[in-house]
Amino acid sequence: ENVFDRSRMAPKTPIKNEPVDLSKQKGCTPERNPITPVKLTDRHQPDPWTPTANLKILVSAASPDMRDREKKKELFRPIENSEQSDTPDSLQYDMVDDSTVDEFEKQRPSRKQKSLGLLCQKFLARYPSYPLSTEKTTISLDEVASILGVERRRIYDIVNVLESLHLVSRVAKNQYCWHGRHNLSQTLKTLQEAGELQYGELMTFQHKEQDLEYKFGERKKETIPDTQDRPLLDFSEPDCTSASANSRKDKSLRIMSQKFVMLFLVSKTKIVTLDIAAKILIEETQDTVDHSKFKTKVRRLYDIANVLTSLGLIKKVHVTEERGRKPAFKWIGPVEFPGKTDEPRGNKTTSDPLPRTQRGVCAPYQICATRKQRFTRHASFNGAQPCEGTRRKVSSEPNSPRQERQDEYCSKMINLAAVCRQKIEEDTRNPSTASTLSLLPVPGDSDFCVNTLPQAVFPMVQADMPNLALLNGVSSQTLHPSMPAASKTENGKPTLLPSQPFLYFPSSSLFMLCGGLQENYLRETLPTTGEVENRSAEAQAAVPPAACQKRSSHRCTSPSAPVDDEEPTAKKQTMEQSDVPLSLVVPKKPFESPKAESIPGSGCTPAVHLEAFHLDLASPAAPEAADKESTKPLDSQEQEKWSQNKDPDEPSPGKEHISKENANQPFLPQYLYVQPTAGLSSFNFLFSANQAPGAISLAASQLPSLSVPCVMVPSATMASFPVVCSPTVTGPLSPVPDGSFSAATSMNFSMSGLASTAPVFIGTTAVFTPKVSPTPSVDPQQPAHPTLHLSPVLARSCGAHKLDSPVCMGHPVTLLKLQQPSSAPLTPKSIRPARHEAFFKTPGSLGGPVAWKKNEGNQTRNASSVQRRLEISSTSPD
DNA sequence: CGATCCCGCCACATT
DNA sequence: AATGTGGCGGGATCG
Repeated sequence: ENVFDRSRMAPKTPIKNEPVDLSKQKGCTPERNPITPVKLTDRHQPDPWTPTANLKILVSAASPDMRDREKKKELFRPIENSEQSDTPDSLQYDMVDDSTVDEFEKQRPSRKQKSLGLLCQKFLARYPSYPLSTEKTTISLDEVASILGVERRRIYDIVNVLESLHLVSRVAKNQYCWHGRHNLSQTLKTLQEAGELQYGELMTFQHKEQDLEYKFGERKKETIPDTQDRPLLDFSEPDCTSASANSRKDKSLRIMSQKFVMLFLVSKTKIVTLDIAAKILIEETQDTVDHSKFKTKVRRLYDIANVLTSLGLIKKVHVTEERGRKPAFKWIGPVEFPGKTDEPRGNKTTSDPLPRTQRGVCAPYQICATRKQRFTRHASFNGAQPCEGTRRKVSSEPNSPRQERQDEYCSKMINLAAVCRQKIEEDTRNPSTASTLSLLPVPGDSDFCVNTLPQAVFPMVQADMPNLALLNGVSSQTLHPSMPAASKTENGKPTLLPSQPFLYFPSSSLFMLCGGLQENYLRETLPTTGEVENRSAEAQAAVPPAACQKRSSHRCTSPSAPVDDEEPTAKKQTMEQSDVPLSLVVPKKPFESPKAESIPGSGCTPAVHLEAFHLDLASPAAPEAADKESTKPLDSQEQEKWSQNKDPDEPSPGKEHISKENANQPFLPQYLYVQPTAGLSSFNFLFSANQAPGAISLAASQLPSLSVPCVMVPSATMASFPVVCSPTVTGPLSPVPDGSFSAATSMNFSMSGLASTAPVFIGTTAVFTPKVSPTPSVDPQQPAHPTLHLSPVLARSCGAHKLDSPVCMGHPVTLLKLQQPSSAPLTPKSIRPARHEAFFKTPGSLGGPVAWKKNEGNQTRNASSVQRRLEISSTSPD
């Protein structure tokens, strides 16, 4: 009876669940019902915001139950398949049915059923991941709360996290605007950049982390009103409007969420344990480190993690450490972000390339800017395309310049170098591998844990992977930035590559890094790596499994250590940081190897796959596979954008994906490592021997000498690019702290050949892979944008385009359209020469900036190999 | 028993 | 003052 009363009393809350709740609630405090819920509900009614609201009211009037059902139905339906399956949501189903509703009650939803993660999935199910730009979806908190049958408080938890990632923005009082994932990659990119800045150092040493953190933390805590801090951290603030700035604690949840994400992005392993994250966050905050505080922080992190898990960005894993196993989360979202800003760049004008640093720096700001813009939008937002618009705006804005510059920069680099950019991805394994390997076992557990739940909702996430294809940076980029690293391709690729211009890095290992961005990427990549690796592995397997192994064994092993070197600078740092500090373990998945068919073509194929996947993804169903591969359509656009901007950075690649994560071979020994830093000019590559030795003949030969583990792979690619490994180069690297490794491993290549020869990697890839072209089709995957967004697709296809244009690199990413634009023209020739040199040096020189810093700590990692991808593009013409 | 994390009190912010 | 937000942590569940 009581229950009923309540329900009546507080119909509001109960909404959907009432029945359920009742049963549950019985025990619960009756009191509260009235408390919270009431208002909302009440309010609700009174204010018909939307038609829906009215309906609700009516319904409720008619019968609360009905109302609930309906709501549920709506929500759930989408969800049903994916999510609910887990738990018996009889509710949902039942609900749908209606009468049955009561039944579900019975089940008693156990705690799990009421979990924030599940709730979040339901929430997300209600909105399209990639809403058409035109449509704007406003979210009424009250409404949603009632529909989902939860208290509003819970909705805040979800929304705050989503807001931190810009998936939603607050428009007004109970109103949020749904943006979907269109901007996700950009947001992540920004966070990555910001994270590097903030935590990069830390990363270096985790120990140090604290220090760094403080900095940040202080800001927050301090309540620094100022913009700066926040910007980075909080984008979301809606309006921050003014004064508000100070507001309450600054919404720690949002900030925490962003920071938490940053940690993943910065982590080379992509795995972050809760305790570490909590410590870091606390530090920032700097509060006392009380145990209680720690505890609270962890709780909050769980809240955040649940939401991120639902988004498919992370998954739970367990890291085994010395002490034992610890709960941790692994980033399974896109590692790289092509990000491009959207479109605009088609032309490139480049201004100049900015140094990475700037970029990095800028990034945060940009974010801010972005944010602002968004806000603006929000306000108006109902307009269409918030996202894109925003970005664009951004680009237009002051900030944007950076990107452009970057792009340009990239392109230049590309040109110069010829190419390359790359991303790095993985390495993780390597690096970690070495050390980690042992760990791996543990990881296994974690891996297992994976969740995919979210994925269903968002396929995108998974997409990360990458791929293989990557190879070319471009291609990859084009493909998806999202993907982590496409690069993984691994060995096989080379073969394929031959024709291609790019370089292919065999296993994911290789990457080129270009510019500062890359750094980030690297990191990102690295983390990703794990997955990537798998993929790579797969790929490898597919292609030349044997080879792969061999590599691994050969070079890998040994190389691995050396490899690290490569990374040394940037990566290592990263790695170390991540690893150490984070104590990440990298788990990896088994390799499965499936093979990756794609592998061979690695680049190409992968690409294709990707496309396919994407497509799949697009489809709701998109199953796992999709996930894996996943690429996310969405991203594509973004990616493109990014790519433009970043090209360098992004490599994205391609990834390919492959499905399998498994495959991980662990390491691919070879890599090319390029330091990003250098930016255009310099590149570092690591190659693993295995790979392509042949391909790269040059390289190979050189390499050998080097003894570096690395190898360049792609024959074809290589061919196109002459890569040279110059020990010397190494030297430059060495400067870096990590240098040691690098020295060993890393090599510098001059791309001269590349540049010249290669027309852009991208292009090549594209070329080869017609698939790419299909890519467009891929777009389909992306549900939302298909129409508009074709471009993204294009972007992928871009690769091909890129080919055309020498420059490609930067742009490739962008869209087809854009691609060539600017970059090519600009730099290429003139620069190259210089660049080459620079290029080689770069690593050292360049890298210096950020990445290097990080290095400090690195040493540790040596072992691991790093892999990175490079994206290389060559510009052909010159 | 530790890991998770739901629940909702309650403070601060905003209206 | 009412209501919106969201920090926070007790304590229930899960594994």
